[in-house]
Amino acid sequence: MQSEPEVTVRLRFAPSPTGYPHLGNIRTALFNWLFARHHNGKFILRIEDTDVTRRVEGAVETILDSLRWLGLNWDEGPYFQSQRLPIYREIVHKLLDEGQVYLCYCSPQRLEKMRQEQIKRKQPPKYDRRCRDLTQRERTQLEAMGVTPVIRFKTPLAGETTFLDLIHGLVTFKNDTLDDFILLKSDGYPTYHLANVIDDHLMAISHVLRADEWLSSTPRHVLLYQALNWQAPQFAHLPMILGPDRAKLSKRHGATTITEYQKQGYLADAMVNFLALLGWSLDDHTELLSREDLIKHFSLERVGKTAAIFNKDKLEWMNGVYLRALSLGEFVQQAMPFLDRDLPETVKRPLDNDYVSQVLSLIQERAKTLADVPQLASFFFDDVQYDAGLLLSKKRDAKSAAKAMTIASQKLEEITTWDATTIEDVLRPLATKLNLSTGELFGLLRIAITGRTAAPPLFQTMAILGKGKCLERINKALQLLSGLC
RNA sequence: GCCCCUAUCGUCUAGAGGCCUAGGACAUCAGCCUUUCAAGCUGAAGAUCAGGGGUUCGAAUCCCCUUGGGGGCACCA
Repeated sequence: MQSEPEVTVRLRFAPSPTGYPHLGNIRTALFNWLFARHHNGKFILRIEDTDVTRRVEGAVETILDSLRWLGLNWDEGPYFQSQRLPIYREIVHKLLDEGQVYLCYCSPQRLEKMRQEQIKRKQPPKYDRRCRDLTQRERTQLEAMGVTPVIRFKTPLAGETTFLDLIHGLVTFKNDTLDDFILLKSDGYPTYHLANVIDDHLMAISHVLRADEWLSSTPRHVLLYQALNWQAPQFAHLPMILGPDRAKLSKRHGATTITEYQKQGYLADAMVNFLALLGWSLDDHTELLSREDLIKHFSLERVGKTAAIFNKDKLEWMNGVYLRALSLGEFVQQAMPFLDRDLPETVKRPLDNDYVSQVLSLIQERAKTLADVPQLASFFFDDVQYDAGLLLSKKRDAKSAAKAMTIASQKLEEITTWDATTIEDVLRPLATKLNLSTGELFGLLRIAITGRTAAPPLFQTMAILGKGKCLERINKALQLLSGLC
């Protein structure tokens, strides 16, 4: 027996509710989830709401909705850091007693000015440690002036900090390039650095999978773990997802909130599959992987190091693949809300499930997203509207078009069994008789019936639409044609 | 300015010294199928593996430098 139960694997997704989650955030969540599930571990959700000023209304709900939509179920949480303030304070005060941190009374204004000057002198902007060695007297004085201090970490002045990143390997930072970062803000809230270290330890997180942007703050965290005499978790910094302009994804360039993709008609499974392939791959040819496949095969060794620009075309393609793989029943179920939402108000609700099902059997392989469905299927529900000129072509003047349609109409009228085969049996020979190519005749009818030049197969369309509607529309086309004669 | 990460087709990627005259996918183009569209199938084009030095019998793969890209340097996460 060499397989031990890996009960110690505990991963967390720790978003901050300062905005709505985008592709990059969720990709991080997905990798954490996949890693946890692969190792039969736990996936924990923690909300890092320690910035009161940047809190965004509804962000937490959107985060939860996003995870639920994609099926990234969590085992614990959500924990809220704002509810754990006493824990952070207690620990940071212990550090204060030990002299590993110190009170800093510098005003934000002074710090800002200091930074400006450093930048002007082409120096790296770093806190100048003015308060690091204050005497008790000086402290009392400042305190008396009513200055609320922050607590800073006493970063070692020399030496270096090295840690093993599971994706990047060993990474080393010289300690003198780090400054004395703030642990506790003057409003009593911890900074990210403090809270994430404490919580990851207290929540027994075994692996921290987060975006690459955190790599440079990891030495601070490592130093903190050392100061607290705690064992640091394993780190793995994931490649970032960049916008089309190659810059970090942000609201600025329309970093779409993940739930927006749901509204745009993407399937959760397709999204998960697609996201998994942004920075991870199974081999040199597998593109389509089910959730189970992903869990089974996911590993950090196969996570890449280079940032990726997300390719919407490929997402669309993949969504189409997933859409087509659905059973008709599932497709109907998924598409129904979109029909409800986007079909013109004049279309009677509720939509008839049977009819919708027939219609969608023709739409399914033509839709790339569920949001395409109403538009692709609209003529099945609503009257057709088109430019009469469409009925004409180089080889087809108004007169011959009218003639063709009149005869077609008569022939169709005679049909008693209204199904696709019968309709085809009637119309196909008619083309020859009228000395038209099948394309010509069917194209003409297609416009009359659907109002467009590109539509699902004509005979099936007509069969579903029903005899009455078809004849009615041919009639309408005839009227339009008479106006052109 | 300093620090860190990184570098294979337009994009996502395979490649862990010889299997690579670099493979797959999306997108693009062409053909087939066909009543249009879509789907499907076939094929094409597309990467001097950023550049330059090494190491080696042999490098996309290892090392160094340069360059490019990204990230970080807040009482934001």
